[in-house]
Amino acid sequence: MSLFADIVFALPLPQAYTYAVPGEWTAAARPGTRVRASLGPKTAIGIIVRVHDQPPAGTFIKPILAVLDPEPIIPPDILDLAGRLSRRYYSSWGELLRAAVPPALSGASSMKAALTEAGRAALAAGSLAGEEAKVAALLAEKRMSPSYLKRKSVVSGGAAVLARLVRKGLAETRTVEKKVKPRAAQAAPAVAVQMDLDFAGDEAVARAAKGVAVAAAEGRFLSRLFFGPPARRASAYLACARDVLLRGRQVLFLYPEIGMSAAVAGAFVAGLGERVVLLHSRLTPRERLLARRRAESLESAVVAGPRSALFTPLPRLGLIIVDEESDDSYLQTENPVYDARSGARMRAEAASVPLIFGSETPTAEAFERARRDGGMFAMPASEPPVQAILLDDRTERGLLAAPLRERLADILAARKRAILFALRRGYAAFLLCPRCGHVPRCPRCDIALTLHQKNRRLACRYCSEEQPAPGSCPRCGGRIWEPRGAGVEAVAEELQKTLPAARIEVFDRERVRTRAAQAKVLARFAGGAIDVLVATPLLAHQPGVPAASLIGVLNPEQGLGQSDFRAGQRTYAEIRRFLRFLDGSDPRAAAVLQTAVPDHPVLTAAAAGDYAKFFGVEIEYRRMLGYPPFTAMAEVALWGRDVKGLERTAQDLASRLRAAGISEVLGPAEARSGGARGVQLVAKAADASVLDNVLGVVLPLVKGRKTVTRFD
DNA sequence: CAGGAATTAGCC
DNA sequence: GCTAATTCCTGA
Repeated sequence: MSLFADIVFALPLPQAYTYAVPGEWTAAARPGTRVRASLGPKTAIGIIVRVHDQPPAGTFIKPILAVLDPEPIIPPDILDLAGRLSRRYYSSWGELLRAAVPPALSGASSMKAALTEAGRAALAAGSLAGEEAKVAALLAEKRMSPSYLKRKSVVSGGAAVLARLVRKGLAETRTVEKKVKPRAAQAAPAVAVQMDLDFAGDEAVARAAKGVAVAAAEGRFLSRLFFGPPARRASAYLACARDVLLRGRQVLFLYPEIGMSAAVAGAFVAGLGERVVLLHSRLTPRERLLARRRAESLESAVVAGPRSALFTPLPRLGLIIVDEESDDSYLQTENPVYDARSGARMRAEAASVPLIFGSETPTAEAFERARRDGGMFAMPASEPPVQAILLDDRTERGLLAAPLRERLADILAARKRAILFALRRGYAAFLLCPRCGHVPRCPRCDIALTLHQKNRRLACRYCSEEQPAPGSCPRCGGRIWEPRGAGVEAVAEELQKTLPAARIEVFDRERVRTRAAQAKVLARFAGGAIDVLVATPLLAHQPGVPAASLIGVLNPEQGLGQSDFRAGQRTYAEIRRFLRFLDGSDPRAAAVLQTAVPDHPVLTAAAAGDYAKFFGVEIEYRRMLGYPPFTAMAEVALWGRDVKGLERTAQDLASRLRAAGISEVLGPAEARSGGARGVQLVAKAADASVLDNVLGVVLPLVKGRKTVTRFD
């Protein structure tokens, strides 16, 4: 009987390929082992995902060249998890596995170029032209890959020049296969479980923890939402985790990339000490590998990390916790697209372990689900939520409303700290006519043109459109312009004018680039060397931000304007996150939301910290417009240069989707991501399986580069 | 209409 | 991702 293996590669390929397994490899070829196989004109390293005896019809079958590991490097559950995620998010199984096991799949063969004898002679004789001479000189030093050559050489078309040299017989290329180290055998250190922690939790925490502990002990999937402030969640997590650890099982704890949750992770470290393995993003690849091995081998441990920690192999997994469930960083939006929250659910279900989502500002999807299936555990804060004052700035001149300026002056007089949050970087203001409401827009892209204060010009963020800022409103002739939606630089500049003595610092990615610089600014702010920080949301993701006596949020309604059904969600969560920095110990501390839409329900709810009110509004909006969780939804973006052609393709895709039974297809609309242009469709269906079945059939029929993001 | 640059299809 | 095939583009 002949054997076949389905293999995936860390490339954007839509499916696995089937190879023949030669007799000598039949014992070694197991799912989860790496293999070298020929792929097109070269060889690549892939991972076996299935071994079977059904010869595929029609295609020519190549054999596996070698099995590289004596033992699988990826356990079956992780292999399967990546497979299921790749199917749900239409991303490559192999690319997901590379995200899961970074070093394993990166080594393949590489091409190296070098000069031939003739090439050396020609170079020495000086008979080569400008570009060719430059490239040849580089190659004379050592062999290098074409991409390295391209980076190193100042020549624009480095690859083309190399190709020319090869054709003339002056250079040659050869493929060098990278060596792959087989995985070293690991000894599992036997550590006695010795845990005597005291968690004098309160009633709500104890009740929440108990249900989880029972399910964990019975080996049963269960989904819970711990709805409450960080400190309460942390003690509930600890109570659950302790129980699981005492049974000699492992806990997977996911937290957002950076920031607030560090405090919760810190509580774990403080409470559980060396049983906590932190897989944070600053580890070097080798450190990460070692941390993973340690996590895998510890009999009982908490493994804490961001999104990618979802894939940590844990043979004795007993509980999964996803903290700050509403954080965007759980959704990886570039290839391979996947959502670690869905992934956590898949993994918990497959492993039959409880799953806890935790947040003070949960997504409407999670809240609705928990409400429906009784998984909700509310842990109200012991203190009432921070209340923010809503300031209407429609009649204000300038960027800062007068009452906010006055408060800032008071704060400075009292020698206290203040933080102002603005959503944009740099200057980035747009112009608004206060008389008729006209906003100058890009004639091509229809987005508000950005005002550049320095030269008083208007420019488009997307295209090259640029024009002088008009002196009067082209629509109504009004003479006065109001700059609106200003970036942090503009805010800081204006503030400095009104409060000349204030020590103001801008905190955004442009001004404060490195982590060290960020920490330095925060230390100065904490030490009293800075009075006011004018910051983008970047600040809210930093560890070690000191509390301030005044928190001002400038025009958060800009976030509501995004064409994204989760804009309200994100805005609510973001505002509440900003308000966490308010110094509760200062009786005169105040928070202010300055906005042009002071009656907007998302803003009034956020100002009051009233999640129930926010949820009521949000879920109704989702219901009315047919967004998740009431429908399953997918965004399909097609990318390319020829927008007209893409539009035709999108129309074709839309009609195919409709023909296949998708009732609601929106678009095509323009899509942009950085410099790339494209068109985008939104498909919605009442039933997730209908949507997935149709997409599975229709998407492969559409050619070209595309990204699919799936929501439900 | 050559010849090269740019884009795209296929990889089992 | 890389390569080969293809289309696109430039310049006579």
